[in-house]
Amino acid sequence: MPRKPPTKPRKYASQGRSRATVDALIEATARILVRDGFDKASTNRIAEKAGVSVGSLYQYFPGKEALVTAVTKRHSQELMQVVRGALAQAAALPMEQAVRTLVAAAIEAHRIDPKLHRVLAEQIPRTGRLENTEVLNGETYALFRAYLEAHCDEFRTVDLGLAAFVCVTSIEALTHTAVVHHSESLSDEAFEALVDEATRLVVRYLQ
Amino acid sequence: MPRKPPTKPRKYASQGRSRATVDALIEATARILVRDGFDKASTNRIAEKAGVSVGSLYQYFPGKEALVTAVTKRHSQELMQVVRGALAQAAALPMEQAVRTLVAAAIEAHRIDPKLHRVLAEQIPRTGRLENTEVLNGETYALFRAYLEAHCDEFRTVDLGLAAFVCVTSIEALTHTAVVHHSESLSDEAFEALVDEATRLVVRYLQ
Amino acid sequence: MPRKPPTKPRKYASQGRSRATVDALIEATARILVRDGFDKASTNRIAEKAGVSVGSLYQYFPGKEALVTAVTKRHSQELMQVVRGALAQAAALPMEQAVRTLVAAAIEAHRIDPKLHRVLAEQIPRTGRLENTEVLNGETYALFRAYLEAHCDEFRTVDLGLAAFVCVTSIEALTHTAVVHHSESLSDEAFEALVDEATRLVVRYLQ
Amino acid sequence: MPRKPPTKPRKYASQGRSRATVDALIEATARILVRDGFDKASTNRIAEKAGVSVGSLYQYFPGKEALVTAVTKRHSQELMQVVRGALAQAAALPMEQAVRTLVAAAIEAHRIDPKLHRVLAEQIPRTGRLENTEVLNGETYALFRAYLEAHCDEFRTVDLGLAAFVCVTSIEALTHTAVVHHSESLSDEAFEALVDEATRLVVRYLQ
DNA sequence: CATGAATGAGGGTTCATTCAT
DNA sequence: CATGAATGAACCCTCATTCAT
Repeated sequence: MPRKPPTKPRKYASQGRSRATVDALIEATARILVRDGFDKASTNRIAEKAGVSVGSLYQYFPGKEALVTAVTKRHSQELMQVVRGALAQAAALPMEQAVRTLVAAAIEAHRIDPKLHRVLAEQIPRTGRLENTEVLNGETYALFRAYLEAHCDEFRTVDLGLAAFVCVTSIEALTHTAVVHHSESLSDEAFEALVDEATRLVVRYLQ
Repeated sequence: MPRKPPTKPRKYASQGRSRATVDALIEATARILVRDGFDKASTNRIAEKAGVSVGSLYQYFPGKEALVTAVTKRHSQELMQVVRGALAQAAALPMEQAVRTLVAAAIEAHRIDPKLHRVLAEQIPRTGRLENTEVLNGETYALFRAYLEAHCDEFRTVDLGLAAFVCVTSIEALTHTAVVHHSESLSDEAFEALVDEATRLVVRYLQ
Repeated sequence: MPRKPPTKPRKYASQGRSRATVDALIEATARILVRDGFDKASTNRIAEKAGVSVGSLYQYFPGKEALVTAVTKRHSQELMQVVRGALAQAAALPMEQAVRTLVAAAIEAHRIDPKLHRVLAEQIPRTGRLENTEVLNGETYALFRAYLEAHCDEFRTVDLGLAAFVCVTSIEALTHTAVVHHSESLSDEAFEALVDEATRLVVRYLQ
Repeated sequence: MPRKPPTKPRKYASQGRSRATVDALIEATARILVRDGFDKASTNRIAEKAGVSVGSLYQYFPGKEALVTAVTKRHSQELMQVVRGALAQAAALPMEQAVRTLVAAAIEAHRIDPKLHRVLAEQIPRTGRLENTEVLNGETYALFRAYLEAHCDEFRTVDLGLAAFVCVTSIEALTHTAVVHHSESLSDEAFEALVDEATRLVVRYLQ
C-alpha cells in the first residue's frame, strides 16, 4: 500500500511574514490552476509566481498535494460561507422561500470562482482522503437535513435523509452544470428561470 | 493557444493480430485507470499490462490521450446502449412509467462499471474537445427532449429545453452519486426507494 | 571497437523487378534526404515513399547506412562523369583552356543536384570508411595530376602532387561554396566571373 | 516551416557553482563530439561525462543543439582570436608578407583542435541559423576585404568582394584540408611548403 | 520474396524534492 | 529561515531492425 503524500501544511504560521508567504503560495497555486490547469502547476512555477523560492515552499507545505488541498480548503470555506448564510436565513422562511434562497445561494457560491471550481472539480487527482466536492455537499446535506427536520410538518412524511440527498444533489448538479459549463451562454433571465425551475423541482418533490 | 494532444487512433485495425493488440491496449488502459488512476497510467505501463511493446502502442495510438479517449468511447457506447433502450421503451409509456424506466436505466448504466465510470468522470483532464460526460448527457438530453415533445400534452406547458435539462441533470446526478459514491452502503431496497424518489421528483416537476 | 554497420547492398539485383525496387529505394532516400534532412530519413519513411515494405528494404540493403552510401555513390558517379569528361577534353588543351574547362565542369557537377550535394556533404555522419567528398576529390586529384604530368613543360617545375592538391582543393572549394551556399544570390554573370577568377588563380599559380 | 530547436543557453551563469557546471557541460560536449561524433552525443551522456545530472543540463541549456552551439561558439572565438591577430599584424605588411601571415595563422587556427574542428565542420546538422563555418569565414572575409581595400594600390584593379571571396575560400580550404585530413601524413616541411604554395597562389592571383 | 506488425533500446525532457550555502 | 542549484526517477516517444505469416 503506497503511502499517500501528506496534505497538511507544515506550520500554522500565523505571524506576519510567514502568513504572507503561505497566502502568496496558495494564491499563486490557485491562479496557476485556473490559468494553466493542474498538470502545468509545478512547484517551481508556483514558488516563482508567489515570489518565493522552492525551498520556502517546502518550508510551509510538504508537497504539491498540500498546496492544492489548501486551495481547495480555502475555496470550500468561501463556498460554505455562502451556503451557511443562506441556510441560516432559510431556517425562518416557509419552504418555497427557503428552497429558493438555497438555490440562489448555490448559484452564488458557484460563481465565486467558477473556473477554479471547475478545475478543482474536474482535474484534481483524488487522494481518496477527502473527496473535495463530497465534503462540501456533506455539510450542505447535514444543514439541509436539519432544516427539513425543523420543518417536517410542512410536507409529506418521508425518509429525511433520502429527501435531503435528493434535494441537495439535484440543486448542486443543476447549479453546478449551469454555472460551470454554460455560464457564458446563459443570460441573467435564463438563470432566473433556472432558479424558478429548481425551486419548483424541489418544492413539489417535498410536498 | 496550447495545442491539444491528438485523441484519434492512428489506424483502424480490424483484423486479427492488430485488432487483438488494440483491444488489449484499451482493456489494459481501462484496468489501469480503475486500479491506479489517470496519473499512474503511463504509456509504458499500459503497454506492459497489455502484453505489448510501447512501440506497438504508438503504432495504434498517438498517445495516452487517445487511449483514454478510446476507453471513454467504448464505455460510453455501452452506457448509451442501455439509455437508448430505455428511452425507446419509454416512448410508448405514460409519463410516470417512462420516467421510472429512465431512472432505472440510468442506475443500470452506472452499474456497468462504476469504478471506471467514476475515474472517467472525475479524473480525466478534459481535452476541451469532447467533454466526456457532457457528450453522454448531450445525447440523453436530446432523446429525453424528444420524448417530452411527443408527450407535451401530459403536463404543463414549459420550456422543453429547460425542462429536459433539469430532468436529465437531476437524474444523472442522483443515480451517479448513488451508484458511484454510495453503492456499498446502499441496499437494494434503498436503490428502489431512490428510484421512487427520483421518479417522483421528475414527474411532479413536469406536472 | 564497435563494429561499423555494413554499407554494401545485399544483392546486386540486375533483374527487372529487383532492380526497380533498389532504384526506387535509392531514389526515395535521395528525395527524403533533400526534403527533410538526414535525421528525418527513417527507414520506414523511405520504404513507404519507395512504395515497398520495410521488409523489402532490408532484403536489398543491410541498413540505413547502406542506403545513404548508395545514394552517395550514385551521386558521385554522376559528378565524376562530368569531371572525367572535362579532364578528357582538357588533355588536349593548352593550360588556360584546360583549367577553365575543369572549373566549368566543377560548377556543372555541383549543379547536378546542389541540395543533395549539400546534404551529403554536411549532414551525413561519416562512417570513417569512405569519406564521401574525399573520395571524389581523390579521383579528381589523380586525374588532374596526370594532366599536370603530361603538361609539365608548360610551367615551372614543382612538386606535382602538391600543385595538384592546391589546384583541386581550391577549385572544389570555390565552386562548392558558390553553388551550394550562394547559388540563389549569384547571377549567371557572377558565375562567369567566378570561372575567370578561379582560372586565373590556378593558371597564374602554375606558371 | 519546421521549428528549429533553440540554441541559446537558458541562463547566463557566471558565478561559482553555476559557471563550473556550465563549463563542465560544454567541455564534456566537446570531448564527446570528438570521441564519438555528433550522433552519439546524447544529453544523458553529456551530463554523465560532465559529472552532472541531466536536470542540471536542462537548467542551463534547452537541449543538445544549444550545447553544440556553445561548443562551436567557444571554438570559434579561439579561432578568430588567432585570425584577428594575424590580420592586425598583416595590416602593416607588404602583400606577400601579409598573405603569408594569414596562411600561417589559418594553419595555426586549424591546429587549435583539429578533431573538434572537423566534427564541427562536418557532422553538425546546420540549424540554418548560424552556418558555423560560414560565420567564421564571414568575419575573415570582412577583415581580409578591408585589408585589400587598404592595399589596393599594390595589385591589379578588381572586384574586391570577389577577390576576397576567392582568397579566403582558397586559404581556408587548403589549410583546412591539410590540417584536418592530412595532418598525420604531412611533415613540418610539407606544411612550410604548403604555406609557400598557398601564399604564391594568392599573391600571384592578386597581382 | 513481400509484407507490415511487433519489438525495445535509447533519446529528449520535466519536475517534485532535497540540501549545501 | 531563505535560497536556488542540483538531483534523478520517470515520462513520452521514435525508429532501426526482425520475423511470423
